[in-house]
Amino acid sequence: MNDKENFYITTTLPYVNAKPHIGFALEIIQADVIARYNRNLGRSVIFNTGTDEHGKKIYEKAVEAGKEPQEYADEYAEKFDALKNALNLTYDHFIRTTDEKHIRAAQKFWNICSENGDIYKKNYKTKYCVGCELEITDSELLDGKCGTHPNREIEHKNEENYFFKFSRYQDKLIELYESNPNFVVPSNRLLEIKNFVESGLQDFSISRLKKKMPWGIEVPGDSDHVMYVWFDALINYISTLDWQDDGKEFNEYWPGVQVAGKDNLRQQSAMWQAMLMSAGLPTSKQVFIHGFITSEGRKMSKSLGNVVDPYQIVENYGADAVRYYLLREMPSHADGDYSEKRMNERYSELANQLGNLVGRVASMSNSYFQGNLDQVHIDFSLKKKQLKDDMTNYDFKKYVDHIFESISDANETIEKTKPFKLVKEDENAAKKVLSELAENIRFIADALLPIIPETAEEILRRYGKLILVGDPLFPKKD
RNA sequence: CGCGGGGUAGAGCAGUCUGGCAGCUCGUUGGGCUCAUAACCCAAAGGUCACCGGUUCAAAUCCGGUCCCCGCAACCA
Repeated sequence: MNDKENFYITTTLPYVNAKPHIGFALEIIQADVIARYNRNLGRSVIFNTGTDEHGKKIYEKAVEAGKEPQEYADEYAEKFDALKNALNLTYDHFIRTTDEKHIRAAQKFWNICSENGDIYKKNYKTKYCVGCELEITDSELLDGKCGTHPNREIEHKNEENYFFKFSRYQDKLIELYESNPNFVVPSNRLLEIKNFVESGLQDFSISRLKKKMPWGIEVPGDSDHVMYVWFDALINYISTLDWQDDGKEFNEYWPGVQVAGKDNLRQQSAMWQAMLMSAGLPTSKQVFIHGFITSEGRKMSKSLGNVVDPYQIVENYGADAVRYYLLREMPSHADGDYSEKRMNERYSELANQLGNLVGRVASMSNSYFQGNLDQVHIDFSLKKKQLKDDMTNYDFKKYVDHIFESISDANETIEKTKPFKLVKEDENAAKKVLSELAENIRFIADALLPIIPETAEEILRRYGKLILVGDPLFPKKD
């Protein structure tokens, strides 16, 4: 990887049928860390997120609320975009699937796939439960009956749909995975998707009858159909770069890295890749898959009342502490848990180890040397290499662990050298110790810039040429 | 026998590929220190490595089986 190359990263687009979820907060924070890290390396970065706004669920929610779907989607898009301030995010693209340019991109994409012979019309059997008055899917069936209405028979209906020739891309997808062992991170997810593709692919439906569900992008040349929301939504990754207009950003930044949850593995690393192949476009550079968050040890659900609201915890602890928690407490490649108790403990950890270190060194430097220390050079190349590896593996937890090793070392050094005593015996020696500590703190703050940007910047501000004393970085909570 | 992941100290995890004293962070307990946000440093306690069996001088690790949890199981965003 060239340090000066352009870098593109995107989250999945959250579906706007509910408020922002802590799980999406995790995803977008991880993407933000990657974006910030790459920017700090000197790369030019595009960081994309946005909202997925079409489909049946949105349509139904809007009707329920007595609103136009667009009006409903507008309100939710705003709620999601507000995460930017709350979590201190640095995305510079926010694509909405109802944006005019995205709609044009989806239709252009459809046309190309169609011209390449990958889209065809087929009769599709739906299962319909009279009790629910809804179509139901195979996974909702229990012993061939609807779970909520087991005494009703399932009706079968025929409907004409457009299909995408997913099956045609089986070999090419396997080739993609085999020639690119880091295509999906972590590696067990690559194995999972490879097994899935090897087990045989079936073409998937990519349209819906407009008279049943009008809230979608019209299929080019067939006004009876709208695109199925998945097909439309995935295209955001390139419509946001103005692919449809042969845009400069697309030409200079695609392909990029995609961050997604484990439930999205299939869509991102197989379906979307096949779609790109069909359209004759380069496949994604890499897909990073994160885990799910449980709350107090249990799956989050409204009925348990344990749903974690990201805005609420940011209000209590601040963006940096929440970022820190999600990045260090969660295993980066697997599921993790959120609990109020752990959040408190992690906050204390920040205050006691990092906050206190910054405070005590600044205080001594000012009392003994009026904040004037010597310039010292320390070789951090080993540590930097370690951190780079962690980031390359998207192992945020290990990355933070490694930084905190340095914080621990610094606190230990103070204990061993006792500059507060040393200054009475040998002023120069004390100055040297403090100068080295200050340089270590600068390194630590620098490494923390992607993780807890606000705090890291404040530390760097205080540890300039003159060391400044300031208020506690993480004030004690009651 | 659908696919994949997981079960290791009170909590969160590493270690398993390649067998060799069971480790890290947090919490708890005891001691030390006073520069600092009752912070920091040192030490200790705490584990049948889910369970059963096998291979081996030696198993958390390899092999066979069982139980439990999670995601996916295709048109569900």
